[in-house]
Amino acid sequence: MKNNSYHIFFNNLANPLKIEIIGSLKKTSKSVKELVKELNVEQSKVSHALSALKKCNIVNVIQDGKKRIYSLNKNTIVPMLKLIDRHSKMHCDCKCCTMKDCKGKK
Amino acid sequence: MKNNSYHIFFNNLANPLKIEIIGSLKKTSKSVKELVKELNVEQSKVSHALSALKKCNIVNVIQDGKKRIYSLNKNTIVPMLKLIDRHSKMHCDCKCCTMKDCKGKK
DNA sequence: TTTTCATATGAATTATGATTCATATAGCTT
DNA sequence: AAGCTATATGAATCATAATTCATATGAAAA
Repeated sequence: MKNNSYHIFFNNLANPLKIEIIGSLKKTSKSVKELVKELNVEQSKVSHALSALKKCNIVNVIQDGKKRIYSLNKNTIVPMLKLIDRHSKMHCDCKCCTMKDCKGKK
Repeated sequence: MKNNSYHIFFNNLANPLKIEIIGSLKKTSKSVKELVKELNVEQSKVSHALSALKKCNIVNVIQDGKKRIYSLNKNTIVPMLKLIDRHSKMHCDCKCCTMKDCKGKK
């Protein structure tokens, strides 16, 4: 990845579905179908999302018969999400989110 | 920031201009006008970008007469960009970018 | 060797974020 | 006060990413 293409990587994290997929794969590797069932989303949506995540090596994939098992490359993502959690604990109550249950001053 | 609003934070990093601003402020705090001159972009573009960055506490601002001096909140961002640099060194040559000079297999 | 199951892919549409441009605000200077 | 400077803001447009849907591929089962 070149200097000014950070945004291509981060674009993967700037998306709720992809974040959900990452969250799910953090626990255990899964097939596409398992993700589809767990997250209750359209299969092609999941496939498209996984494809983008794979382009940036955020996930890896191995084939198992007709299934493809996706796993999270935790090296980068896990510490990155930890950074954000810390950031939000310090700073956010919560100007940077749009959640309904947010008590922060907008 | 709540669990599933990571993407609002990351959206700030999924954008070349905002990344440029962050890069510039990493060195030294600057007024809007200084950023405008240095990055050679439209003033309102910079203001809009700064406003989004501020919502997530990625930057801080203080007023100095009619100027507003923006500074980078380095705690989260700097280690985060380091993570990516490491990630890209390990994994990217470079499937996750669209740069013309990229020698990676697409 | 056809059918079924798991997944991927592409094109069309839709949604979302970025840009632009005109204007507003608010501090300074005179 | 009037005018200038620095910055912000909002609405309209434009660009990009996400979604949908129909279909393709390819492995296994029958």
